[in-house]
Amino acid sequence: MNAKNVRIKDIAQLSGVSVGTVDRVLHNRGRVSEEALKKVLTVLDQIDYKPNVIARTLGSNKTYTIAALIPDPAQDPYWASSKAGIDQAQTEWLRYGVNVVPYFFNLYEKSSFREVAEALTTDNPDGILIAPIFYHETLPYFNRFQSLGIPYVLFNTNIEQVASLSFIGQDLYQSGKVGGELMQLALRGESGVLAVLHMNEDLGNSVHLAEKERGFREYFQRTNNGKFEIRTLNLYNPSDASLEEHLADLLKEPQLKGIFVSTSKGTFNIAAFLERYNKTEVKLIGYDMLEENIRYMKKGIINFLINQNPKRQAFLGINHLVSHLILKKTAPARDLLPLEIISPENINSYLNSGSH
Amino acid sequence: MNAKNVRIKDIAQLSGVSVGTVDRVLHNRGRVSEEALKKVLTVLDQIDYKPNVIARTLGSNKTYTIAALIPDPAQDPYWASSKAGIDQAQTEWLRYGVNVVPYFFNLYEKSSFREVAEALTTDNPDGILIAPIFYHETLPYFNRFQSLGIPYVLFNTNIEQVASLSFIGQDLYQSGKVGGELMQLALRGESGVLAVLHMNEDLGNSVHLAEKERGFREYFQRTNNGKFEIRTLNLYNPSDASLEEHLADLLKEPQLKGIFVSTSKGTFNIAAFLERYNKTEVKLIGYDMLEENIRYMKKGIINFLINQNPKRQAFLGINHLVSHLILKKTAPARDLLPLEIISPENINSYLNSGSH
DNA sequence: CACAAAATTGTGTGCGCACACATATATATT
DNA sequence: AATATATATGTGTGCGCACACAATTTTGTG
Repeated sequence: MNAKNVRIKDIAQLSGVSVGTVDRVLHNRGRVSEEALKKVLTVLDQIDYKPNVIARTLGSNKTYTIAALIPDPAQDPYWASSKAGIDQAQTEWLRYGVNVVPYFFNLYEKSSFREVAEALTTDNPDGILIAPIFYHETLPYFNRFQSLGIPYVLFNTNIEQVASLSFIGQDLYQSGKVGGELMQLALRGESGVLAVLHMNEDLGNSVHLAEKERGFREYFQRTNNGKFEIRTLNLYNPSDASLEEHLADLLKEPQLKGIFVSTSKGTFNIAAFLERYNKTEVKLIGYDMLEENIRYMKKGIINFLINQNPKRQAFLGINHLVSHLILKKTAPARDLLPLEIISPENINSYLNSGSH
Repeated sequence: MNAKNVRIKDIAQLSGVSVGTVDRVLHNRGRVSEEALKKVLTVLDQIDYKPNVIARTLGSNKTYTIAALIPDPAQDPYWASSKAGIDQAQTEWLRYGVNVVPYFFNLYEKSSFREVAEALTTDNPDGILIAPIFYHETLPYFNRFQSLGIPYVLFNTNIEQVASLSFIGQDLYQSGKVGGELMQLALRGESGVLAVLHMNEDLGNSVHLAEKERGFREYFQRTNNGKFEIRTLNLYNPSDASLEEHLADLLKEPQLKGIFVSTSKGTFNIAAFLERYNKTEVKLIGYDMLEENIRYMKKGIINFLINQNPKRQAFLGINHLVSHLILKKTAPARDLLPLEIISPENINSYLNSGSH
């Protein structure tokens, strides 16, 4: 009941070697005979040794630097949320000698990404959290990180078959299905035309948004065989003048009943648009609890939001790196966060909950 | 940037006394001359001393015992979830010398509560987590805890104007409104008769369930002026034979379109009932991701669940106590968790997310 | 003034760990 | 066989703090 935690000393005693040997085994420092190794390992196998982090950080007196590579938070409130998660992790881990250094790149310029990634690499951090939104530009760095022996964690966007420590994000396909479900609910049995809208900077990234669309369409295919016509609209540059044109075009459709927007920034842009054109009866489902989205939801223009929890994603990413570095724990290969449904009635409960 | 922190040793040197004296001043342990006190205080005044929490917890090597007082988890899967949160906290904090001791009382017997609470008090823990579901029986103990100087945290059920360290739970009124919103969505514009169903052991506790009902009714009153007739059904004893009778009565109503159940245990009980009577077209909205509820949701019998996150509530409760005891941090007076909406499409994402 | 008692102050130890270094044992070289 | 060398193992120290206890100074008493 009142079991004290196992100490290195205890393991040493149980396996009949000295603490130094146990230490070497625990840290894979080599210089241990087969025999001693086996003895220690069998003991470790039987008991669940959890190092005392307190003592470890105090004893080693080491400080870790974790680099976080994300788009400039000033350019997009979504990434500002991510930044908030990074800051939270920084405060949390500061006392354990962990320093989190953010690196921002321009969301619209791949060259900026390369520059910043270069700077990050030369700074030689102990761990890296990265949002790999530029697929082709990011790939070579993974190899560099790996050959430098720096563990890295992906978040927001997954890139399969990369030797990352772990990925933190959501199941995009399922996310689209939730979008479909919510749309169905919001429509209350009506039928007509639906639109899936992608508003995105990088074409490479659109592969991921397509996953959401696939889920969305799948939901209707499975449940509503053909009662809806679903159209896709790609708007790559939010500052483009043709954007207005395209959207106005869409609104001309009298049977348009709902719009599913695959990005958070796109969501409030469309909301603003619907408000301007007085088309607020069109159901709008989008992503994330950005300030603007919250406002439009409270106004009744956005019907549902799916929360991707960018803050939490970044926070957990740093956490995984820290546990890897300090606790030597293996992070789960993929940590898929729940698809949180935000509605007008529960949004305040999300805003007010501090520990979230 | 990398400025070394001031240590007790440094303060001692600066004020020309020994570390022991500084230590005594810092902890108000007395046994310090006026003169020495003044010297140390002036130095402390000039310097911003932040004790190294790491070293403190390691050095004091104190062990804390936290008592958790909850209903017997064997009697209700809801409380089994709470127990899981307590266990999780125990594992998390064990290595820091925190021991969490659970105390279970019989959900159906107030005398059992008193007995167990008595036993807990005599064990004199350093902190207490308590689910105060028996209002009148719990009150006197708060005074005892306070006079004994033991900090206590409430969860699940709030009791205002009590000197608890903090409360962890949800806004019940708002929770009912979310229930109303979900019901409205599930009904897709239909109208008819709705039922609010309370299945509960203790009458005192029903005050809190009434809050949910108030929210539920308020939602319909505000949005649907009179399109629905809402009936209330109180079923106090789940093992009662009249239960079956009452429910069968309810199902006789041909216009019955939906049931909102205010408790998690009640939810799967009603689901089983609807299944048995082949009334699965009646919309069912209830609480919590208990195994049984998950099953009925996947079968399509439960339409929505509102997640009260009992596991997380208990876990956070212990956490608050620990931060108070070890880190000397002040916990928020009330930590209201988000009202999570669980639907058939997002339930798996909740089940699979490990870090939740 | 001598001594005891009380008040004050300083020193030492351990918390659990990492890491440097000293010691001991096995293997290779001449 | 005697040394040199590599390998294996054990011991000691410090991280910053809390706390017990020893050493010192002050005060009280006959």
